[in-house]
Amino acid sequence: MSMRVRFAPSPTGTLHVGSARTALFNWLFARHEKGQFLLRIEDTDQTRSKPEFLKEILGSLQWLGLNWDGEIEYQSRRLPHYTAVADKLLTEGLAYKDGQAIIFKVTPGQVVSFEDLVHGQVQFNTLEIKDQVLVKSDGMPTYNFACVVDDSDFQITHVIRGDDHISNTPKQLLIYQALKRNPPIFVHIPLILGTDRSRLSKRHGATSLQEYRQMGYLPEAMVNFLALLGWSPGGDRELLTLEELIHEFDLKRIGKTGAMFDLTKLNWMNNQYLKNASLEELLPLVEEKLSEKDWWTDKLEPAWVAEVVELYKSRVDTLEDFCRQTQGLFTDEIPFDPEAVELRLKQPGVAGRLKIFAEHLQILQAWDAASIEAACRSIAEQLKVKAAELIHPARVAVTGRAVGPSLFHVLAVSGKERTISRLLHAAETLCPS
RNA sequence: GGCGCUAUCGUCUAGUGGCCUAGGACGCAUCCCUCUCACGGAUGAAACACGGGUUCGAUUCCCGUUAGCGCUACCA
Repeated sequence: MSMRVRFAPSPTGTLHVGSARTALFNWLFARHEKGQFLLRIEDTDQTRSKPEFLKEILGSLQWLGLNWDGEIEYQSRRLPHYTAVADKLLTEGLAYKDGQAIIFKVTPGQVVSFEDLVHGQVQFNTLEIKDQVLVKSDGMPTYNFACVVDDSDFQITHVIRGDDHISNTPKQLLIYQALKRNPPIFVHIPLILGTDRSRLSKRHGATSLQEYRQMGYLPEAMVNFLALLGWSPGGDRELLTLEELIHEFDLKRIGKTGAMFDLTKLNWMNNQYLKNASLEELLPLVEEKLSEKDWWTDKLEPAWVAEVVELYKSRVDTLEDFCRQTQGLFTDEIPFDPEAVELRLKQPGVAGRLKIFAEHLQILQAWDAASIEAACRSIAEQLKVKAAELIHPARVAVTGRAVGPSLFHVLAVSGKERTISRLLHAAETLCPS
């Protein structure tokens, strides 16, 4: 039998990293099993559902590369199905009316159990479960009811969802029973936690995929990171491509414990992907980022931008971080770090050295890293100072920061005119007289 | 409160009774590379919540305690 799973977001907010991980697990399972991954929109909350959220959710899924099979189903378009099923339950005496609402009767003292693929046997007593609203007074089905009808109608074989749904499961099982339909296999995956170990939410920081995308995380890194939250391929593997994830994915290897969302590790992973990404992939993303900031002009040579990217990609976590570090290259503003200025520029003798450095660079014929380095080292020798005494102040003068790539390469991409004027400007305005 | 789920380094995890003096990764520390930072390389500190069982032997199985989280809506 072919496996069928679904991802069923409700368009009442943007795509949360927890939901994205649920979608990813469903998708990986479907692709691994060569089954189907369906998309269902649970838009029965008329006041909270918004088209812009739907658009954002679909966009985020596509960004991650989680393509779905077939047409998207909308619960709001299946209203007659739900009411028909509820009416049937009504005539069979398994449900009753309360005003316009239809309520499902729960017989107390019954034990409901199911075999969860990650938790094993789970049991509930119906004593703990109240009668369940199936259809609300406004004619809309409730979550638990619509979910059962749809999963059953669309022959979903595995329901893979967050642990927070575990106590919904007996309620749904009771409905399956009343409907005389076979329930799917349930797979409850552990929640993604914030730094205080409670369920990840807005107060922990960015929670929507959209935000991570905007910060300049790569979708491959995000997928890899999310896949390893609550699942592991076994062994020591950490960096896996989408193909490898599909190949390795196995529901049996899903863990039982909640996983903290560790931004530090995500940053490391994104750096790894950034570092290994091809220019073909990176350049369009960088260009997009620069445009957003109005740092992009037609005068920028793609080859030059590529040089800058090469120079910085191993030392940035995100594209946003890339912009922070390269602001001095793309704009005329130098983001001076006060500590760097204090440490490297506000020191005796620095002004004179920077001026001499600038003068020598002025008469330099070629403008490449090797020539600049040769000039720098020969000046240092004449001045009888270490090259570092020239390098460090110059880096702060030109980039505003004490840290960054090789100075000679930075100066090479900065351009001759700009380098010299910045060196002189720093010597005159920032150094002690 | 009731019900449910969970419990290995700070974090993500490997581990399914002896291979564990518990492995990897992030982070941290030190060192190498070096003009700084990052990358890369090397080394180090760092965990089986607690108490009972079961067993020749428990991180691994069972029970309890504790703690954390989740659910307890005519939200999904």
